[in-house]
Amino acid sequence: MTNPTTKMYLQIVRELRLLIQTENIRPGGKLPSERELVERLQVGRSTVREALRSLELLGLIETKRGEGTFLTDFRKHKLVEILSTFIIQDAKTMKDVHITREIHEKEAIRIVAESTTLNQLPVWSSLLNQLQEEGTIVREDVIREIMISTDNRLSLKMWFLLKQYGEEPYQGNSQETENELITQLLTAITQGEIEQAILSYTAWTGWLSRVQGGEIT
Amino acid sequence: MTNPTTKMYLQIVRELRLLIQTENIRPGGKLPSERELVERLQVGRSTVREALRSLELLGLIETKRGEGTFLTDFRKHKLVEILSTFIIQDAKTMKDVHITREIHEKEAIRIVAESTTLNQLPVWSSLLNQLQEEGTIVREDVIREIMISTDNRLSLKMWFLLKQYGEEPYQGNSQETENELITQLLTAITQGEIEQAILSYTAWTGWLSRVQGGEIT
DNA sequence: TTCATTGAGTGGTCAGACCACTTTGAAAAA
DNA sequence: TTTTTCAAAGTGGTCTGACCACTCAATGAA
Repeated sequence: MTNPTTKMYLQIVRELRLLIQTENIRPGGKLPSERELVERLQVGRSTVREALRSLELLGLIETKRGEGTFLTDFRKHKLVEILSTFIIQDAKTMKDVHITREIHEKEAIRIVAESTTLNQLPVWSSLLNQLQEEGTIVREDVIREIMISTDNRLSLKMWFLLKQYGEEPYQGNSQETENELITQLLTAITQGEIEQAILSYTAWTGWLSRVQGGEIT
Repeated sequence: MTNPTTKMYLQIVRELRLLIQTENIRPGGKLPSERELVERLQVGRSTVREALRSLELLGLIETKRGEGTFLTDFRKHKLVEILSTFIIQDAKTMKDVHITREIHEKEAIRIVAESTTLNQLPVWSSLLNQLQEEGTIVREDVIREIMISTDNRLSLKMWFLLKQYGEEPYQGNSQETENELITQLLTAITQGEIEQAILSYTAWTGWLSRVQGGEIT
């Protein structure tokens, strides 16, 4: 096998998908035994097992010692199909990182705005004051305060890493527009207006990414 | 191996996480070679490889023939670090894991319900049909379809890992109540009623987080 | 110094061997 | 006959050892 374009066990993952289709194996149905797959696919048993273990960790199949391997009780043909394609391509990651970071930010805003305890924290006024007095504020600082307030360290950590990766250069042009949107966001939070806060955030963020030329497909 | 509580390769996945943590292996860093792992963990090489293959399919590690095995660089979806640093399983952490998973789930629901393309996918009807015919459905299967539909692979991976990590038995409401809520959720999605979908979701699965440990600490 | 080569290290794959467990069917017992 | 017992076949779980293909760096020759 010189310069294997695709690793063997991935090949087998595909073969299995095909096999499931052509033989119309239903969710909960039984797959051929490992030894039979070895014969049919003409590969070693360990290779077959590597493919099966991956699928098992993904929750696509279940194995029962002494019985066999089964399709997880659900109609997954769709899942398998999607997985096979999502294993290959890898150019969309940037977009995913960006979107995922926004997921965490938006949810944090919702949580803060919704909680009467959190949306009354003095930090929001402080930020507004700072914006008034200094005429500028760093986006990251605002969001960080919001993320911290929710007290979810895991989400905070994820956000931090996502931000680090995204590492989009901050451009402080059109200061007035940005200040206006930040003010809207913070005000909405303190008044518990969840949807308004999200709208402001979206406008702010969307505006930012547009400025940064990050047009997303 | 009598009555293996957990399969060996899953054990190794855990060992690897520990190893990554204790040895502070950074994203992009190199893991011990397969043969070294065999010695250190006292298992067969094929078992080690089964664990590695599953992690590779998840995109957590990369292998390069002739070079070694590496933690996937974060510029390509590296939440390994997140999880490795989050091995600590104190109560707060588990709660964070739970909440964070819900963040991803809720946002996915929003995205799907909002998109006229996504909320018209035939899969929702299929799920409803299955629920009708079989009278039951697995929570995870429904959520997984939703997560996949959003086509955010990073979020999908995070969700998957969070799910594995949380690994909490779901003791839901009565079957009828649950079926009703699922139907509500799926119906709301197909009709593009975002807030209704979120409400159904919260009612369906959110009560658990409310019950365990009170609102936000 | 520069370049070519070789050998050690590493992942990829295969074959065969046991083990533990489940199912099944034939023999033994009733 | 019917019921019980249990041994064999089938299956996943794991280990061992053997090659192969590839990468890299040390070695040695030009």
